[in-house]
Amino acid sequence: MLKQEVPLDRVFHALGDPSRRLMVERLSRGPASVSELARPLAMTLAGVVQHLQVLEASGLVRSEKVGRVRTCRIDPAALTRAEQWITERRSTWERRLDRLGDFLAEPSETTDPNHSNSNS
Amino acid sequence: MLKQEVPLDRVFHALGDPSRRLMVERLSRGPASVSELARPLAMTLAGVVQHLQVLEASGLVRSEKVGRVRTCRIDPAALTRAEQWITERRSTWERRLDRLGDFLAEPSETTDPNHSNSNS
DNA sequence: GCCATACTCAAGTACATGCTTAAGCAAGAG
DNA sequence: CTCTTGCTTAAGCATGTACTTGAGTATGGC
Repeated sequence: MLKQEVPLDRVFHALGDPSRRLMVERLSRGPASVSELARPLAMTLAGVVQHLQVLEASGLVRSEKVGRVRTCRIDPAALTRAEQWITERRSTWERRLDRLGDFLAEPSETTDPNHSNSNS
Repeated sequence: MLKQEVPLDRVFHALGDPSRRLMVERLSRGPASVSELARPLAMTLAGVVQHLQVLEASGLVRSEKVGRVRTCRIDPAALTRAEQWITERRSTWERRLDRLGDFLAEPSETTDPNHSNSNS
């Protein structure tokens, strides 16, 4: 198994730039060459290549060169890891709200350790 | 009107820093004061406050001050927007793979030597 | 009132980021 | 062969980021 495990830092950082997100959007519709990725971006090719390097370092994109053309494609694993991190935070938050809801629904009984329960 | 619509840029950028992700993780377990958020971070309070400002600007976190304590809590809407963006890219990519699978499963005429495929 | 707590703000600094230009090189069309 | 295409690399530069220190303010316990 090819375990890479690029830190989440790089993945989120890579997604934090609109040009790079556009590149990812394009690649999610299928592989593309570097100049194809560059076309919609108001930027020199050299600039695009630098964004591509960030995307590759994050694990979001892989590429290989055939002849003089470098073909890039998305690697969904990194995308999934980022998605999972978010999902986990959200579900932690939601579970907490559920427990809070239970608590509020109950006839008053406190979980505060500093508070002496006067009842019974 | 309460339309905020913070650009995704800020959300992903905010999540691209490990200290800020730690803060979000802590807040997903429930509200916290600034110094509570600061405790696990090897950094001055002032530094933490700056991270907090980034998180607030991204819409991921809201906070209000009562007395001398500022209490911070997560706002899951921004988290959801980021999650959605990722999910959309993944599903576009997956649909494409499905179509590609269908294409490859078909009895093909592309092996026919007379086959003419004009692609400009 | 006095003091510790809990921030808040401004300024400074080192390093990272997002571009650019300019030069170079290999692949492929004519 | 020449010329164009498709990158690739290095250098430079303006701006942004992630901190710091040092000062200040308001709150609340004693």
